[in-house]
Amino acid sequence: MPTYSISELARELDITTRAIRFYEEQSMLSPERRGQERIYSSKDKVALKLILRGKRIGFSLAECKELIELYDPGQGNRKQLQTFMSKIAERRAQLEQQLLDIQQMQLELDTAEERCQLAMAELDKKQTVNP
Amino acid sequence: MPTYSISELARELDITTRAIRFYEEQSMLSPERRGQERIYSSKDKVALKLILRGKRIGFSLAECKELIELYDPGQGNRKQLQTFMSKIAERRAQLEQQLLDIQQMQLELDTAEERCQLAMAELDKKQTVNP
DNA sequence: ACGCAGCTTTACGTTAACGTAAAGGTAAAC
DNA sequence: GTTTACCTTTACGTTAACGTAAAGCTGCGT
Repeated sequence: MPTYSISELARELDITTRAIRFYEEQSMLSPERRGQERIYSSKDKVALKLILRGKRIGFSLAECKELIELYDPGQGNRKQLQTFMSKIAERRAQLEQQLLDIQQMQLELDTAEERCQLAMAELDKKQTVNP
Repeated sequence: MPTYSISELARELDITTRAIRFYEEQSMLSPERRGQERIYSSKDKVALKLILRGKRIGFSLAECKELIELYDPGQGNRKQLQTFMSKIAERRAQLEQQLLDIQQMQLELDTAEERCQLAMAELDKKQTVNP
C-alpha cells in the first residue's frame, strides 16, 4: 500500500496543503500519523479526488462529505442504511438535473458562437466595402 | 411583451427578491423603472433563468454574468468578439469536464447503492438465523 | 383617515471555504 | 552547527452570495 506526505498529495492533486488540512478539520479525511506527521493512504487519496470532483460540479463540502461516508455502509444499522439509500436517490436526481442544465448550456453556447461569428462577418463586410 | 414585478418573478422562479436585487447590483440585470418600481421584461426573466441554471451546475455569479454578456455580441469590436469566442471555448471545455465528473459520480452512486443493499441483506440474514 | 400590501434604499450580519501569516519542531545536507 | 526543506498548530483575514432588519414611500380598500 502506497503512502503519501501532505505535500506530495498537494502537488499531485494540485491543491494546497492548507486545503487538505481543512478537509481533515471537517472530518472528511483521517490520515495516519507518524509522530506529528500525517501519512496519507490511497484511500485518503480517493477521498480527495472525490472531493475535487464534487467541487467541479458545484457540490458543497458537506455534500462531498456525505458522498465519502456512503463509501463504507458496513457498520450501519437498518435506519442508517435507509438514510443512505435516500441520500443516494437525492444525489441521483440532482445529477440528472445537472445533466439537463449542462446540455441546455451547451445549446446556448452554440447559439452564442453562431451570433459571434455572424457579428464578425458583419465587421468583415464593412471592412471590404468601406476601406 | 409581458412584464413582471419583482415579487412575481421571485415567486415564479422560487428565489427571494433580495437575490434578484443583488443580481442587479452585480450588473447582471437592468430592469426598467416606473418611478421607483422595477419592471422586469421577459429578457430579464431569461437572464434570471440562466443564472439559476448556472448556479445549479456550480458556476459563480461572475461566470454567469459572462454567459449573459455573450447573449448580445452585436456592438462588440473585433477584439471583444475574439475574447467572446475564447470564453465560449473555455466554458465548453468546463462543461465537458463536468459531464465526465457527473458520469463518474453516477457510477460511484451505483456501487454505493449495491454495497448498501448488500449490507441490508447481511442484516436480514442475522435476523433470520438469530431470532 | 387608516391600515395593509408591496415596493424602495441603506446597512450591518452570516456562512463556506479556504488564504495568509506567525511561531515553532525535526531531520537531512553542507 | 546551522541552513534548508519539510512538517506542525493557532489564529486572524478574506471573498462570495446573499440574509435580515430598519426605515420609509405609495396606492387602495374600508
